[in-house]
Parts: sequence; structure tokens; C-alpha cells
Amino acid sequence: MIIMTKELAKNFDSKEAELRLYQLWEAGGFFNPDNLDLPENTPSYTIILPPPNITDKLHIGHAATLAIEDLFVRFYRMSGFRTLWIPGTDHAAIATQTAVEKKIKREENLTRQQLGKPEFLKRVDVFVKETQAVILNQVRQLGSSLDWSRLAFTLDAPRQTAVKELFVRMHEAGLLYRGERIVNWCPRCQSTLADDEVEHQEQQAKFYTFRYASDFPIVIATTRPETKLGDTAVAVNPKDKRYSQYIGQEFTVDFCGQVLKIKIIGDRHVDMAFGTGALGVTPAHSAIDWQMAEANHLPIIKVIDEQGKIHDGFGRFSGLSALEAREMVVEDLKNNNLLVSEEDISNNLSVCYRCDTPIEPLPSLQWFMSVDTPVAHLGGKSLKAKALEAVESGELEFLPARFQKKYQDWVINLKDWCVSRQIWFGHSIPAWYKGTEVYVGRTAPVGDGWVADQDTLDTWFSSGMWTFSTLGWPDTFAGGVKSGDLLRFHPTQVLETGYELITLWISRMVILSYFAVGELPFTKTYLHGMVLDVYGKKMSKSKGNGIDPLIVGETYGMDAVRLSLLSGITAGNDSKYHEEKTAVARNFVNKLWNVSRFILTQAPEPLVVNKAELTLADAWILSRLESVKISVTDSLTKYEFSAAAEDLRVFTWDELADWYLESTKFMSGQSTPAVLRYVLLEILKLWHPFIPFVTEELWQATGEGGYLIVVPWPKANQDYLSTEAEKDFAILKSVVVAIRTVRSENKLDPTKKLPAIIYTKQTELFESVKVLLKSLRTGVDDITIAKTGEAPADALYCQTAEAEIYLPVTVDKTEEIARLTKNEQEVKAFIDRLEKQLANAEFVNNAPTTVVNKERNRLVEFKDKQTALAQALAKLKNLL
RNA sequence: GGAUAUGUAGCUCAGUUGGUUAGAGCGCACCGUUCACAUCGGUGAGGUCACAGGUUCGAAUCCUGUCAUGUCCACCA
Repeated sequence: MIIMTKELAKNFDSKEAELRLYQLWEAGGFFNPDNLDLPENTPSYTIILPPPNITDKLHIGHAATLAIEDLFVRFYRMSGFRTLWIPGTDHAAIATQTAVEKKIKREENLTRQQLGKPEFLKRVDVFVKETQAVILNQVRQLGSSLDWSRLAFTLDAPRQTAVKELFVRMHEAGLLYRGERIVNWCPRCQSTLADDEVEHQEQQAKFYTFRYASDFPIVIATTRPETKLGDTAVAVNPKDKRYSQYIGQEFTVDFCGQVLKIKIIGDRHVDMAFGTGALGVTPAHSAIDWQMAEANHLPIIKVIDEQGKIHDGFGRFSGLSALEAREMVVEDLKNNNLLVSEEDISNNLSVCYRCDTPIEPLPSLQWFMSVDTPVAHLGGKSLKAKALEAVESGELEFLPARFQKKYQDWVINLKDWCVSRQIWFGHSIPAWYKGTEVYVGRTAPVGDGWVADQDTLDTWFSSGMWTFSTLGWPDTFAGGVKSGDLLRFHPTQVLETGYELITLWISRMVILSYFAVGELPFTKTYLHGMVLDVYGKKMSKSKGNGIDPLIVGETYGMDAVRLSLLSGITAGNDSKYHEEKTAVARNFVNKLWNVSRFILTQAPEPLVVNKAELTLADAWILSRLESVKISVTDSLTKYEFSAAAEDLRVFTWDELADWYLESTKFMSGQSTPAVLRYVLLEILKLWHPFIPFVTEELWQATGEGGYLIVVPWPKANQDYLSTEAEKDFAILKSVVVAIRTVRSENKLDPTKKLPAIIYTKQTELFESVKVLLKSLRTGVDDITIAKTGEAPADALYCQTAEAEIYLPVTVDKTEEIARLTKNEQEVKAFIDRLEKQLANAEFVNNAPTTVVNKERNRLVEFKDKQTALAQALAKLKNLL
């Protein structure tokens, strides 16, 4: 066999290598587990890529997600699992529609209504294809080992079929119903929003305190006087003595020219201390008021319409915007002397999370998913009950564990989910209407006069199905039995995503998977923190503080980008991103490259380690390698990848490069080249999940054959573990460091060679590493080793736990004296401080134990200082 | 208002169930470069582990409180 080792360049050319290597892996079919010849009983390891929204290209946060997941996937693939990582993108209904609307407005100054639905959807389609291509290309460039043969889109044909099917089945099970409820309405998007799609912005508002009419007994307060046109009651706390006498009474008032019938009701939710302690109930425009209205059978009067304008039937107010109407109402109140006060308060304004338009709560006919209805095939339990059971039974695990509480709190308060949206882009709802008749089915009903539902589904409906809709459901679940991909890969092993998606996404996946497949979508969730900018602020397009991972990658290489995003982070905690981090990671990649380059010149061909021929350094590095394998594998299994990277970095840079490689330059045994090569091959494997490109490139250079991406994960060789070797080498290191330090402290000329006298009990060990003691930048030659002996007259002295070292040399004593004098002064200052503290100690006498403990500690320190002082003085005398 | 997290070196962060002298990287100071790597090597300085109590033989770590910062949820009628 002839092994050709490529001559390696001085630095890794990441730009040249990345695309070539990715194509190599893809052509090799390694991303698709079906191509790997795995035994039938091989356990699966499945991850779904959280499908990025196709609204925009990827940012550094996405890169972090991809780096983390690719790390998991590569680790498990090498560990022999049937590993599948499914790629996809999310149509992000409302977000995409908004993005395209803005684009059309900007470029053509047209609204979607002006374009019309068919034309608008065509534009969306073009937009989707463009951004999708950009995103998927970015994902590839980061080296993500995704199985592209299973690429999915939340709105492609298979997903449309699946969504339709699930909707029909849930409707049949009585879980989907249509009803009029107060919804969050965005007048700009012209659509409902889920509760968690509503954001709150602090703002200054006017808080008006007033009476409906002069003959009305109760004063109420509001920030939105215009909605009071629809009031049907005033609610007070039943315990409130000011108002309890009125409860049950009904008043007819003339409010700004509108006749209102106001009933006084008692409700314990009313806060007596807020405002006037009385609340005008507007059932149509407040969720809480709606509930009160239902409880008290109050009529509902709609004031504001879907455009944010006042409905017909309100006289001069009709047709005005809410704000215009508000001003007029206030004016009216003032004129009629009904306004008691007007004060500035700060309150939270609810706005649309996509367009920041203030949302308008109003009643609307929508589709809802019931979370409380018992489901027959789930043992009569509701979706909510199952979602809770998942964590209470411990079946669904959160990492970090604290997020379990967040999930639970949210599920406990879960209300029926409004799944319909009045936007154009998205999954259509498989429902048809004829008069009051409603038909839900896979295809349109036969007969004339049926009108298809014009709404679309909440985007989380389709992303909630992601674990099984990407695995062939419903076809792979015929007859309620899993088959094919679904059988092999579901439930997935871990869901890796940001903690902000616990409620929006994770909970929905749990619910929908239970209903559709009868099992959890995954058993573990790993939640990463957000990548923030240098100042700890969220990155966003509007702030312009976003970072494009590919641009950083151009400069430093994708391996460096990945490694910098994987280092120094912990689960669930945000991290700040500095470009310097990537530069540091690039330096490491360069170090690994050069370590490899050096080793491959020493050992260009496969060699066999012979344990009988090992030098101390050989035995030491082998033992350290095996320990590192164990700790790294353990950390990765526990998803503690930053710790694993840190262990590997220390091993590679400090132990391998700085100590072992240096030592082999001066002391090489028969097996040293074999050891060098073995260590290199093993660390390439260990590093591969973190920095796949450079490690694969180096693997190819070793001539070992095959592809690192599918090389088996290293197992620890217990035979190489040696506490003896680790201990002995540690002794050597400590002596070398001690000599270097004492020379540096005394500012000796580094090129000046000195003799050394070493007194140690371990003479044999020291004799055997004499050459290293001389060579490893100690500037020492002619070493005398003895068990005991006299201290030379003029010599630098240092010691370690195992040895006393003298370097005979004449040094300039003035510097030494200065240092000792400084030491003396420090000790004196300390004694002064201590005396003061002891003098003032009385006032803390109420905590005697602590004082005693503290004083004890201080005395120990004091004793040490005194010893140091005595030594310093003794030396000072000698010098003088 | 509720929940949750964070506070460790100038900066970014580790610190695994409480256990020797609290660590790393960057930055800084000094020294060094023909010999794998200046994207490098060596040495060093730099810490009241936010603050105050408590538990313990022993606390960065556990408990209580205070302060500061961040995030999420709810509400503001």
C-alpha cells in the first residue's frame, strides 16, 4: 500500500476547503441514515431542525442553533446511532405576509388589497422561493449535516395534506369548533392574533374619570372613553361599601347622545383601590368584560369594527376612527360637566408583534381548538391534561430543568386556542359554509351554494405538527399504527431550540403529537439562550446590530464561527457575541492545523504503538488522552458541550502542543511517532463535531482512508490509563516551570546557560528526564541530581513538592533587597490593619461564632505573614 | 403585580452534588522568533466571588434579606 500524504499549507484555507468538503459528504450520502449500512436494531437519534422563517436570511442566532444541533448529530452519528436531522423552512404566515406587504408598499406603493388575492399570493410565492434559496444555502455553508432528501416546507403539498387531515380529525373528535369570542384584532393585518402574538408597549395615556350622566350615581374611569358607547353594566366589588347598595339596580342614561342601559353588577375581580373602584363594562371590547357579560347575561354592543372605526348606529360618532371618537366623547363630557378629572398615567398598550399596530379586542367568529374536551383515544383525557401529564410523569424533560415550571405554568393557564387567521398566506381551513350550515372535510362538499372558508390557519398549527408531518404522517400512521419513517424516527430524541419558543411552539407540538400519533414528539428539550450583541442587547433588523455569520465566516472560517458559538455558553443562558471570540476560535483552528502538520511530518504513515517502548512523555500523553476521551464523551452525553470543548482545548493546546510536542523534540522513543499519530487521529475524531471542516481535511491528509464524518467515535483504551505516568510527568512539569519562573523573576538573560543542582528523593525519575529538564526552555545545562546536599553559597533557589533546585549564579543584590523591603512593608501594613480590625471587633459581638471563626482565619494568615516576615528579614540580613 | 435568571479579574465567561492556594480566554507588563504555528512561545501583575446576615469543622456554591441588571407572563378597567 502506498500512502500519499499531501503537503499541508502553513495555514488552513477554509474558504477553499469548505464547499469542497461539504460536497464530498453530501455525495457520499452520509447525511441520510438510509445510506449507511446499519444493523436493523440500531437505535435512532432524530432531531428536527426548528424550521427558520423564510422572512429573512439567517443571523448569528440561527448559526448557533445549527452549530449546536450539528454537534449533537455528528456526535451521535459517529457513536453509531441511526442519526437523522431533518431540514425545513417555515412559511411563517403572518410574518411573511407582512414582509411582502411592506416590500410591495415600498417598491410599488401598492397595498395587498389593491393587488388582489391571486396576484398577491403570486408575489409571496416569488419572495418565498428567493429567500428560501438564500437560507438553505446559508445552512449548507455552515456545514450542517442535514438529510436533504427529507427537506420539508411547512406549506408544501405533503404538509398541506397533513394539516388538512389533522384539522378534519380534530373536528371529528369535537376539538375544533367555531364561535364568537373576544379576539385580539390587528386592524392593519386585518387578522386575529393569538395571545402570545400580542406584545405590550409602555406608553403615556390619559386616564379619564367621569360620569355617564349627571343622574348616574357612580363615577368610573377609563383610558378609552369611546368604547363606553358600548357599556352595558358597571361592575363593582361586592365588598365595596361605597357601591354595594346599587348592585342589581338598572339605570338608563344618556351618554353623549346615546341611550345606554346600565346594570350594576358585583364582581370580585374588581380592584377597589384602582381608579374609582367601579368599572364600566364594555363586553364587546375587553376580554374580562366579555366574561362578566357572559356570567351576568348582559347584552353585547359592538362599538368598533374591524377597520378600527365606530360602527353604524352611533350617530355622529359612526365612521370615525377610535381616536377621533375618543376626542369627541371627552369634549362632550367636558361640555356637560361630567368629566371629574383627567390625569396622565403610563400604561401598557397592546400591539401586534409583527407590525406594532395597536390591537383592538373585539368579538369575532373564529375557529378554536378546545384544550379541555376529553379525547377518546387519549384515555378520555383532554389535550391540556396530556400536556401536563407529560412533564409531571417525567417523560418530557427540560434542560435546563427550570424551564419545566415555565411550561407547566403556561399549560395550566391555557385557554382554547384561536387557530384561524384572516390573512391570505397560509394553510386554508378545510371548511365550507352554506347559510348556517358548516361542512368540514378533506374535499369540498357536493351540491351548490357552498362557500369555502376564506381564512387561513395560525402558522403554529403547521409547525406544531413538524415532528410527524416531516415523517410521512398520515400515510405512515395508517390504521393507527406507525410504519416507515414514523416508526423508525418518532418520537425524536431531543428538541433543540430557544427558550422563547416553549409556549409558542413546544407546547403546541406536544399537544398535536399526542392527538395525531398518541405519543410525545420528543422526550428531551435542550433550550439555548439568545445570542446578544456586544452590549447585551437583542439583535434585530431595525436596530441594525445583527451579524451575518457568513460574513464573519469569510474572514475566520466556518469552523471558527461554529466553535466560537459553542464555547463558553451554558444551557438557557444568553450570551454576548464579540467578533474577537471568533478570532480566538480561528487561532485554535490554526493551532490544531499546525499540530497536525508537525505530527504528520514525524509520522506520515500508520504505525503501531508498542507499550513496552514508551517514554515517560509518551505514557503521559496517552494516559491524558484516554482521560480526555472519557470526560468529553461524558460531557457530550449530558449536553454539556462547552465543557467538552474546554477540556479538549486544554488537552490539545496546553498538554499536547506545549508539553508533549515540545518534549518529543528532545526525547523521542521507538514508539513516539506511533503515539504522535495515534493521539492526532483520536483528537481529530473528538474535535470533529465542533469543527467538522478542518478535522475532515486533516483526516484526509493522514491517509487513513474513509471519511471522518462516519468514523466510529473513540472509545477509551483503559490499557493506556496510567496514574503513575501522569504523576511523574507532573513532577517534571513543576520543576521545569519552577526553573523558568525563578529565572524570569530574576531577569536572567534567557540565553545564558546555568548549571543546576537538584535535591530530590526521586533521583531515578529525574535522571531519566534529565534531557528534558535541560531542554524545555529552562536554560539549564550540567544538572547534578542528588538525594540531599548543601545549599551553594550564591544561587537562585526554587522548590517544588518533590525537589529543591539551586541555580548557582551571582545576582545583583540591590534588586533583591528592594523586593524584600517591599515584602517587609506589606507585612507591617497588614499587621496594622489586623490590629485595627481586632480593636473594632466588639460591635459585632452579637455573632460570636462568626467573629471567632473569622479571627481564627485571620490569625492563621497572620501567622503566615509573620513567618514570611521573619524569612524576609533573615534573608535581608544575609544580603547586607 | 407574579415568575425566572444573572451579578466571579479591565472585558467575555467557566466553576459538575459545599472541601487544598477561586480558573480560562482576551486585554495588559516584561522577555523571546531560522528549528509545526507571531493566527506563536515563556513569565508575571490583576479577585472583599454585588452587599448584609444565617447554617456548617468548612460557603463563590446552601438558606434569608437588600441592591443592581435582564427576560417572560399578567394587569392596568
